[in-house]
Amino acid sequence: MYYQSMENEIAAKRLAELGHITRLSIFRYLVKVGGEGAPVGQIQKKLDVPLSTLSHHISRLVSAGLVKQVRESQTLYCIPQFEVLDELTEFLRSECCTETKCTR
Amino acid sequence: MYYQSMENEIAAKRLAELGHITRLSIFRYLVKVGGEGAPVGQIQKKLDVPLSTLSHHISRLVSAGLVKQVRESQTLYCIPQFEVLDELTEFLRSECCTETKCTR
DNA sequence: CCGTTATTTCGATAATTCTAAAAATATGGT
DNA sequence: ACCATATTTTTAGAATTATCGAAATAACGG
Repeated sequence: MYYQSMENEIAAKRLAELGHITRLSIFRYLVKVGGEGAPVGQIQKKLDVPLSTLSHHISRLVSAGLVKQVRESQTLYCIPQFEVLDELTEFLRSECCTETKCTR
Repeated sequence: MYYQSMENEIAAKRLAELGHITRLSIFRYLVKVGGEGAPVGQIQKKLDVPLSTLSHHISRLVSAGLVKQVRESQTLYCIPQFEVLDELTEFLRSECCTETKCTR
């Protein structure tokens, strides 16, 4: 798989979505749970945020591509997108020191 | 209210500051330039943002600890804090899959 | 002390985001 | 069809953030 630089705008959007305490908590909980993800209701129990508020934040994470949702009958699983996270952290350093000779 | 660790708050703040297109551009430029950083005026020439706006954004990056400023007579150098960036990206994955057995 | 360069602070307006109740939608069981 | 469970959409006021011109501050040289 070849490396493709992420657009600045997309990266900013992803960082901004992670840059909210509730959304960061949601995302980190999903990362903690792992690749199977967790249902909205389970996240709600964990974080104790009103469902409408939670749903709003989850949909922002989804819109940024950081979380994917998969329905299983009544239950909606939220799955963290590890590749997107990796792409994002890579992006932050992607041109590191290209104007100097350091090797950070 | 759910428990919000200090770490979480700090990380959210840092992510939020990076999650703005102008600030992300500033930060990435500094990362690109490397450890010596760049003066405000040089960033201004590069990004073509009004100085008052630029100054505002830089001070937010500074307040998040992502950038340090060092004055050299009239010139203020902005220096990217690589350790803080590393800490931040590490934090996002720090509890990865601890509830399952995967090894991402 | 005056002029120049470098950068920040102030202030006012515009735009976006946050929160959560209430209403709506989706799915499945009886 | 009706009821229960799961989650989203709508809505609206409050709060925060963004922008940038103008005025202010800082550091230096002459």
